[in-house]
Amino acid sequence: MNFYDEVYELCKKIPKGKVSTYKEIGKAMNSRAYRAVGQALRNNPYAPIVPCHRVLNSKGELYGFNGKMNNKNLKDKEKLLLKEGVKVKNNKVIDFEKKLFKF
DNA sequence: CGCTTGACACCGT
DNA sequence: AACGGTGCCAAGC
Repeated sequence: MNFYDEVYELCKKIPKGKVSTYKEIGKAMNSRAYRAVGQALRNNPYAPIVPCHRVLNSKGELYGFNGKMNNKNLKDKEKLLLKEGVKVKNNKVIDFEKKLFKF
């Protein structure tokens, strides 16, 4: 189990309708490598399996999903979030702290 | 082996 | 409140 896989496993554990943060994931694996977590998700070889769109920055914002990267799928991911019950407004999650999933 | 690069976070202006 | 510098850790080159 390398670092990346660890990240993916944790992401998969995030229940539907909940979100998490890079920091939490880092803490969950006894590390402060929240940056490396970002790299793992950015690669994301398990595209549909790993719900990388449920991982946000500490402010509860979609960082690099909808504005910076121009993947069309990412647009759908926001829709997917809404469908799961996570309200997204201007790339920010409403009631983020309430929906935050801790490991 | 060492320098650079990030889907970040924290703290000081 | 917004912005910028610094620290963090793993990967790539």
